[in-house]
Amino acid sequence: MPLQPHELDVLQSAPIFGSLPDQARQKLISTCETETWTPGSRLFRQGDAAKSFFVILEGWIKVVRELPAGMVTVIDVLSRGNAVAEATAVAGGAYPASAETVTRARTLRIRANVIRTTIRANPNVALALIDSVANQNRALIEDIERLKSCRALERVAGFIASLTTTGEGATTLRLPFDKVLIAARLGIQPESLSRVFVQLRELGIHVEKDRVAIRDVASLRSLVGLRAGAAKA
Amino acid sequence: MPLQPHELDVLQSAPIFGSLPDQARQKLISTCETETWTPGSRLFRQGDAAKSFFVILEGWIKVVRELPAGMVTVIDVLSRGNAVAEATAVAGGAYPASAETVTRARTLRIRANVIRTTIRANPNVALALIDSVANQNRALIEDIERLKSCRALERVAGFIASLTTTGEGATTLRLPFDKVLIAARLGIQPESLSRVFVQLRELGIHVEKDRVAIRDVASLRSLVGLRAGAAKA
DNA sequence: CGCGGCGTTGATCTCTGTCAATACTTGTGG
DNA sequence: CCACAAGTATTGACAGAGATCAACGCCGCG
Repeated sequence: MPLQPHELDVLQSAPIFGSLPDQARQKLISTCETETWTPGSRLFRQGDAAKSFFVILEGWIKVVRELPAGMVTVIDVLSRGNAVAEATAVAGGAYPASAETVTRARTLRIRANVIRTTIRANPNVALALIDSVANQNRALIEDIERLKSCRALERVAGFIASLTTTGEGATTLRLPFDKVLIAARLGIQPESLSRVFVQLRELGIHVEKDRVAIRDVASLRSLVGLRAGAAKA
Repeated sequence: MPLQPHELDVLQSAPIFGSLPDQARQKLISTCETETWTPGSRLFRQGDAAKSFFVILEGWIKVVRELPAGMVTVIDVLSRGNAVAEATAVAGGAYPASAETVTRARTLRIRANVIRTTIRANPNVALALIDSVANQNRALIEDIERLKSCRALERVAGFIASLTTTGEGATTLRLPFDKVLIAARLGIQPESLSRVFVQLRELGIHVEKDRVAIRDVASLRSLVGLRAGAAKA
């Protein structure tokens, strides 16, 4: 299936192409193929030679890291507009993690040698890419911060808060994927997630199936990062 | 103090300049200043506009993330040859974390507009930079994996294992910085680190002051990532 | 219809954080 | 040069968060 018109819109507003002039973006895209994936497909496997990276056109894709022993850790769950493994593909080593579709998904595949050639011809592409990677880096740092200094309830609160752009007052939203995956994404067990949802009920956040009703977004945000002992510099 | 000869060697083997021809590297370096820092100095503060990045010539520098409430999380501790905040500086947003010297330190400061100009003139600089950031990304991903799926003992074992290049057999090494900082780096409390060291004693790893004696490196490495319940894909 | 995965709840256990006490080290100032 | 203060390190006792184990209802799907 070729690139759909609305998918072009997705690419236009994709962070990785954000600072790129229309012409350069279109030229690059025109050399790429789209792919359609069924749920549970592997885009690539940790350790494989990174010859491509992907931009998600549609669907949800999880990035997972696998230990030799077989344990799997969810690093991130991405969707429409996000790039996957862009830095690694350009750098050219092995993928540091695997990527697997959670839902049906569509992606644009960008080959490493194509992007490298493009960079050499137009350094602005490199700047766009670095911008994208810097953002990814920030996201990873924030995850580490939350893992190190927030407890389960705070991490869940932060996750829910990140799902809405509403500034204050009441709002409702839907959980973007199932609770097993949410739990893995947040680094807790599904049972613990259930219990946290119960605790959140008393704080004005009601979760029913995949529906979340929030009494006051501002108070939700204030939950994040409030701990008893604040370490010193 | 100008750039010292042995510091030039450091830069030559710095990952961020790794894939760069000598001439390009020297040209870039010649436009930069070095700085000398006393212990506890701030290179930059989280939220500041990122106008420079740094390459460490000497000493240890910690990257910390600060929550509004005042809590501080150690993201990473870097030393000679490492670059700090390179992606952010090029992208041009706000620093996502602060950087602070742990020891006396020397750095090369590379200004954002200089590196951007250099990239436009020589796209290979961009590729070197992306390579560096991809590695940093991998390191962050591995940290997240360890935080999510390893317990304190395994994280400490992994940390010690990362300090040696020895393949197998016995070896000794020194802890690179104090135990409070090691604990923070690993996301545990100093008290817990002490107890883990005691447990490790029975596994052939003896820690005395900053000296670590390892009976068998291979068995140390095998400690990392072995957990009871291995999750399925 | 029955199976398998999801989700919840309960009981228990274990790890690690917290609090407290103490020894050791280091650096500063009298 | 010694005394004292502050930071580092270790150990013990305890508490609490979350993992683990188990059981069960629910739903979608072959």
